[in-house]
Amino acid sequence: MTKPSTSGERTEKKKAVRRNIVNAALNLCKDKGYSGVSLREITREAGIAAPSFYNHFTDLEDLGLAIIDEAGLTLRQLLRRARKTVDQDETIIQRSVDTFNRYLDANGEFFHFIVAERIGGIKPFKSAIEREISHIIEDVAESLEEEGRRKNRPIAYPVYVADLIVSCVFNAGATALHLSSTKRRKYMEKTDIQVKMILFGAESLAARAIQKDLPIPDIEDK
Amino acid sequence: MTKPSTSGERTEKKKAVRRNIVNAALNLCKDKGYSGVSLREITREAGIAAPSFYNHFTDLEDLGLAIIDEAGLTLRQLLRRARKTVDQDETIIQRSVDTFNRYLDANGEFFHFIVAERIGGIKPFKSAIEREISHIIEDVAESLEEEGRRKNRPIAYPVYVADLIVSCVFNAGATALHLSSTKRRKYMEKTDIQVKMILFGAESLAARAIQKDLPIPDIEDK
DNA sequence: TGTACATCAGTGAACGCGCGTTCACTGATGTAC
DNA sequence: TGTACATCAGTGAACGCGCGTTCACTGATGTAC
Repeated sequence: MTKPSTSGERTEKKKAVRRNIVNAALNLCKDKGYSGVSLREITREAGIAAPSFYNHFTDLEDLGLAIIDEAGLTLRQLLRRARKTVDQDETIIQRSVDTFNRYLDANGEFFHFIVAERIGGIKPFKSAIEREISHIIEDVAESLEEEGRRKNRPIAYPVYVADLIVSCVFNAGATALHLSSTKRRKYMEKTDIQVKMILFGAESLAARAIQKDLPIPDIEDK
Repeated sequence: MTKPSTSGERTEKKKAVRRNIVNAALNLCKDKGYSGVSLREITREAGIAAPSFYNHFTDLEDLGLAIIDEAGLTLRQLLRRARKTVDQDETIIQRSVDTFNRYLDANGEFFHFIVAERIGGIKPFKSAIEREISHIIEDVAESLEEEGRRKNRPIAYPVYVADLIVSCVFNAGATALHLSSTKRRKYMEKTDIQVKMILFGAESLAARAIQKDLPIPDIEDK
C-alpha cells in the first residue's frame, strides 16, 4: 500500500506552487480588493494553468481563509517574540511597533489583506479576521497590564486601550504600505505619537482614580 | 431652440432612478465590497434595464466617485450642524459622536462604503475618500482647539488627536452597522470611552508641558 | 540496483454563463407657435 | 388651447469576452519487490 508522503521532491514542488498562488493573490488584491480578483488572474500571475488551482484550494474562499490563517499565525509569532525581547529602556509597545514595522516590510501584502477584508470582505473573512485580531488584542492587553504592574503605572481599561492601539497601528500599517519610504517613516512617527497619547491617557485616567481613592476604571460586566 | 430643463416631471423621475441605482449599489456592496458587484446586479436591484445605467453614470467607477462625493457632503454638513448646537453640558466631541450615531442609522450604507473602500478600494476611490476625510479631520481639529481654548484645557497635537478620533469612530461605525441594536449600543459605549481616553491623554500631555513651562507639543514642521 | 506499477500535480480543450457595452427603437414628456 | 415636432430616459436583442469548472490526458515522482 502507498500513503501520501509528507516530504520528497513532489511535495516540495507542490508547496512552492502553493506559495506562488498565495503571493499572486496577495499582489493582485492590493489594487482592487479580493472580491475583484478572479481565479484565472491568480493562476495566470502564478504561472500555472487554471485547473491546477484545484490541487491546492477548493475555491477562492478557501484560499482567502488560508491567507487569513497564515497572516494571523505569523503576526502572533511576531508579537510573542517582541514580548520576549523587551528590555528596560523600551516599553513593550514601542518594541512591538518596531517589530511590527519590520514585519510590514517583509509581509506587507498579508497585512493589507487582513486590514482591507476586515471591513470590506465577505462575511466568512470578516469573522475569521475578527477572531485573529481579538487574540492579538488579548495578547497586547495582557502585556500592557503586566508592564503597568512592573513599572507601577497601571492603566485604565486595558482591553479598550489594546483594541484602540491595535486598530490604530494596523490601519496605519495598511496605509503606510503604499507610501515611499520617507513618507512612510513620517507616517509611522505620527502613529507612534498617537499610541503614546493613548497610553498616556490610560495611565493618567488610572492615576487620577488612585489619587481619589477610587478603583481603576475598567469594563465592569462579567 | 430647446435647452435641457432643470425641473419638470422627466427630471424628477430621472433623479428618482438615480437614487435607486445608488441605493442598489450601496446595498449590494455591503456584503462583498464594491469591486465584487456587477453593473447588471445593480440595475437588476434598482429595477431598470442594464443599458439605462448609462443615462446616469459613465461606468462603475463614476458611480463610486459619485457615492463618495455624496457621503462626504452629508457627513460634513452633519458635523457642521453638530458644531453649531454645542451647549455647556456636553463637549463638542460627545455631541459629534451622538450626531454621528444618528447619521449612522439614516445613512449607514454610505458610511460602510467610505470606510471599506478607504483601504480596500481602487486607487481613485482611496484618493477621493482620503480627501473627504482630511477635510473632516481638519474640522474636528479646529473644534477641539477652540473648545480647548474656551475651557482653558488645551490639548497636545490637535491634528493627530482629530485623526485618531475620526479613524476610531469611523471604524467603530462601520463595524457597529452590522450589529443588533443592543450590541451596537454596547459597541458604541466602548468607542465613547476610547474617545474620552484619547482626549484625556492629549489634555494631560498638554497640562504636563505647561507645568514644566514647556510649549504644548504639536507637529513642528512648516 | 532494476523494473514494473501507482500516484498525482499539472495541462489543454471544452462547457455554459453572466458580464459590460452597442444599437436601433419606443413612447412619454417638454417646447414652439 | 391645440397641434406638430424635439427631446431623451428607458428598452430588448445582440455582440464578444473572460469567467469558474469539468474532463480525460500526460508524464514526472514515488513505491514495491
